[in-house]
Amino acid sequence: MFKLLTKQGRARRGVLTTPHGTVDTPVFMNVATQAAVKGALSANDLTSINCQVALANTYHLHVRPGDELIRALDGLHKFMGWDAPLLTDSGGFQIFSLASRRTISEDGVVFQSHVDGRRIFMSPEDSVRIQSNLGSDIAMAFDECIPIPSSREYVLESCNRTTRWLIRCHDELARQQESAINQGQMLFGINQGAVFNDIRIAHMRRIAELELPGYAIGGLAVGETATEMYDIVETVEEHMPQDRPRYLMGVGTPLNLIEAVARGIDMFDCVMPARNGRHGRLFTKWGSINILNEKFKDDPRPIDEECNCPVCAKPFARAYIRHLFKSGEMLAMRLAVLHNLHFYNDLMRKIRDSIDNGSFEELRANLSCNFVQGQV
RNA sequence: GGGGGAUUUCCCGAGUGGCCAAAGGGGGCAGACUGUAAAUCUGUUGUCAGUGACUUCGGUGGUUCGAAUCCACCAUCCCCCA
Repeated sequence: MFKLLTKQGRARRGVLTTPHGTVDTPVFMNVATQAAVKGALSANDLTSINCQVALANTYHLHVRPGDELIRALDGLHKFMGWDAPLLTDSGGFQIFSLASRRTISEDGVVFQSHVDGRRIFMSPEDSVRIQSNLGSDIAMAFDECIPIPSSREYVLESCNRTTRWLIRCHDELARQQESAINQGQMLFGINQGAVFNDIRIAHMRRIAELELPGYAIGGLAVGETATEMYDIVETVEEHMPQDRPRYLMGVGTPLNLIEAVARGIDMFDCVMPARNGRHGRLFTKWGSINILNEKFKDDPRPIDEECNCPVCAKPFARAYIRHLFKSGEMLAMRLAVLHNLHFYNDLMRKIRDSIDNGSFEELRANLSCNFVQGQV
């Protein structure tokens, strides 16, 4: 259930209620694909950096260790020690990211497992059944994340199939519900249409008819420019139900988040803070830095002097963190990811506060300026 | 004391007359990363002018049109025999 609290322009402030607690939106969801955040972060760490929602992946957990096993161990929440809201992505993104090892048909998708090469068939029903076994609070529809650019013909055909798949997901969830370990599990639909506005709109209108508890915009940040992405968000947003949360999948940079909130988006997820962190790029209020750069070798300052994350509050010096990276210490990645995820969660907190007190546009202007010009 | 083997650009290590400023790896420097097959990938790494020149392969001197590559001596290290 979603409750819209206030709006400033198109930016929305809301509360989403799930079986494992409420979520203040706009929110950034922290990606834990294989039931762990890469960079050696546990559920305890997520709590320490004020993460509200964790996100795990259907395809990956189905391949290993298997959703039946996780269900037998009382579900994913218990398995990974996360007692708060949990969203599972459907495997639809793997149709995109593992494009070279899958075949799509009306029935579903055959993946050649990236682990051992075995054949794995996943239908919309399979994806929902797996997500039901995992027991997440929000299950995502099994869609096809379409690459950009793609031909209009292909996008049309794919979107129509994604719509049929959505109905199959919806029906399957109803079948699973009575025996489910999470009876309150919600299904979110996903809008596709690549860069074709009319297809995006028609698709959004069609899936809105199902009156699902939430809707996502998918298939973005896959090759188009930021301007194109914002245009598509604006176009689709007009046709999304006002009283349901809107989730922009896989996005994005700090600037992307602010700009998407300004266009009415409530939920985000992105691997960027974790992956970039592991690779030494750290986010600060003034822009990002590459901690591997030689200029930081004797820098005694914390990553971000205004940050109060566990890493900056200690404080660990930039010189120390650079040393850890250079030495190949696992702690380097752990500290970097901890900081970056805190940065993202904290950015969203600031955004929420600003909408609450009517200063969102001010914050947007200030932060945008910093992120564009910033170099620490 | 005698015999054998080694010495290459920051490191390791290819290269045994021209196609060698010299493979490959490491390290260094920089860049990328957007519902995670990513602790990954890319570029660069003698100097200076930049379609060229110069210095470099333990040292010195030779042979040759031409040497990291062949010869002599010297230095250092390793192994074997005394």
